[in-house]
Amino acid sequence: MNVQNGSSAPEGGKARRIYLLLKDEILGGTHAPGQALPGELRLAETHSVSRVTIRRALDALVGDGLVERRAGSGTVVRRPSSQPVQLRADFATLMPQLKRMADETTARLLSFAYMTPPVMVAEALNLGPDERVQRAVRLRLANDKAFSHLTTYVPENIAQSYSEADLASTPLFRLLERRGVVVENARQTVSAVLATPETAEALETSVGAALISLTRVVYDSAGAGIEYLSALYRPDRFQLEMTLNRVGGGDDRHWEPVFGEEAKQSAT
Amino acid sequence: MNVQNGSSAPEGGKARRIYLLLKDEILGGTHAPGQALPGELRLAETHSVSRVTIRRALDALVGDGLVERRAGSGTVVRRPSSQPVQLRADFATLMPQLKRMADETTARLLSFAYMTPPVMVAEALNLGPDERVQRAVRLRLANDKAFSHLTTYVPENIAQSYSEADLASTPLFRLLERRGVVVENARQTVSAVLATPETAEALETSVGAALISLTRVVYDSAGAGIEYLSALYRPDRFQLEMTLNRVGGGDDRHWEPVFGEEAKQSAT
DNA sequence: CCATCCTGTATTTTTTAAAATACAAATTTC
DNA sequence: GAAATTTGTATTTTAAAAAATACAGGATGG
Repeated sequence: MNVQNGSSAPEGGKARRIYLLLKDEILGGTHAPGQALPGELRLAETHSVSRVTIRRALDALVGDGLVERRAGSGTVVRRPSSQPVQLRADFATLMPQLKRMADETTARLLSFAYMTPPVMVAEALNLGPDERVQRAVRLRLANDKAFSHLTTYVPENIAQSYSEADLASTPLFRLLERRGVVVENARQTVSAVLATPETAEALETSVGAALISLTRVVYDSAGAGIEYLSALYRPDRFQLEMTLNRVGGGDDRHWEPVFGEEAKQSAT
Repeated sequence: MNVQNGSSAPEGGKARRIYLLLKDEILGGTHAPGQALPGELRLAETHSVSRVTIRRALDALVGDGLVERRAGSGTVVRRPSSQPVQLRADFATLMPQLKRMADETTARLLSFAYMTPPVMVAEALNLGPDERVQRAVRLRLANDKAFSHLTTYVPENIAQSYSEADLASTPLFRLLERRGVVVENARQTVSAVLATPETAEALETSVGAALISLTRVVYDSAGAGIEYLSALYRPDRFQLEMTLNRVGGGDDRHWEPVFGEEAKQSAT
């Protein structure tokens, strides 16, 4: 049973693995639209499986509308039918952009509770053994399509200085700064993770798909942790970009990130 | 037989999927060292499989030395035995860092050839239909452990202005600038992809594992493409970081990336 | 037009994975 | 120390996936 994504990829096996792989490559641009995929026999050899298995994987891709098969000719990557709805965010200006983005996208609260934090979070925020946190899980959508899964942890004592309603209307940092908290600096880490059953469901993707992971820890002027954010992004719907300029002269010529307005022309 | 990583995860099935998932979560910090994993029964329910299947996945993790099982007690994440050899690169200063990194790490050339470029590359570099490129695939190691898989494309006419030996000793951009090419700016995109059979083998990881993907296109002052770089990183051995500071006052208070020396104190 | 290379389709067999079950043994909790 | 929970082990059954194979039919290139 277990119909998940419209696609009929086999539940667990090699076919599924290959399906995910090919899908990943197609969405990632390894196989450009209009371009023919390697032949089934070729793929079978590359992945060390039988043609039947490759076939099952390709069937699933056809089901997703990602490829078109022409008997005798080959299997070609379909041009994205409608929306190359790629949201882009400039990495160097990530935070302000996210604020701007909040206006153009929708958020859905998936869960909200106070709890004892995961070890990871407690360490990052320098919390005592008994301190509790507020955890909120949000889903962010653009055009009714989920592209980001956000989990935020805020120490209980800080979280209580605002209400859920406040949060809906005003960015967290403004709220905090009004209450006298001095937001000082933040550390971000970008990585890659696999979609779990929960995150896959929320983001309408498959378990085992690759997701962009961004972790951010925000500190106040005293070095105490204020917020721990774990964000997951679907790479086909969201991308982190940045522009660098080569500046200086002679031996001092080097790269420098561009931020602010100049970076916003994200034309291809 | 296909022995891949020391681990004995089943080739294709659900057990493997769960193995990859748990591994990903452990390395990603979801389950901190010393912490107990959910019980086998609990995991079985979460992933909608039988305990036997969960067991197979856990067996593989034990084989990797990632977890320890204690009968009656539970399965706990092992403290990384030796090296938390996490290479870190500050994103805002990525390019200079990469240069610096080149000194502290080893590179191995996997392949080197002239060819007609993939569609993706041709488009990004604005190449004519008949223009060829030099493609080089490199593996970068730190402490004899591969952490990055690099594929670079350089238009043939540019590539011919230097030799392979030049490349080994001098950064590409220095070489080019000496030859009069004016390197102007670059655009970077960060994403996440799955490890294919080839990349998995090179990076000594499993097919289907999540990798950080960084794509960079470098342009000269005329807007012509100079280099197309596709880099894949093992998230457990390499991380992209950046620090942001909250600056300004009043309504103008906003975030700004930190770069240069200040960002280098990557103390936890 | 013929050779070749591709996908489409079908069937059978084999292998592998997963599930269901039952019970033992270690550990923790109360 | 009894109960509950957890991992360890083993066996059997069931189901699913993969492989092997064969051939038809469309497309392409000489």
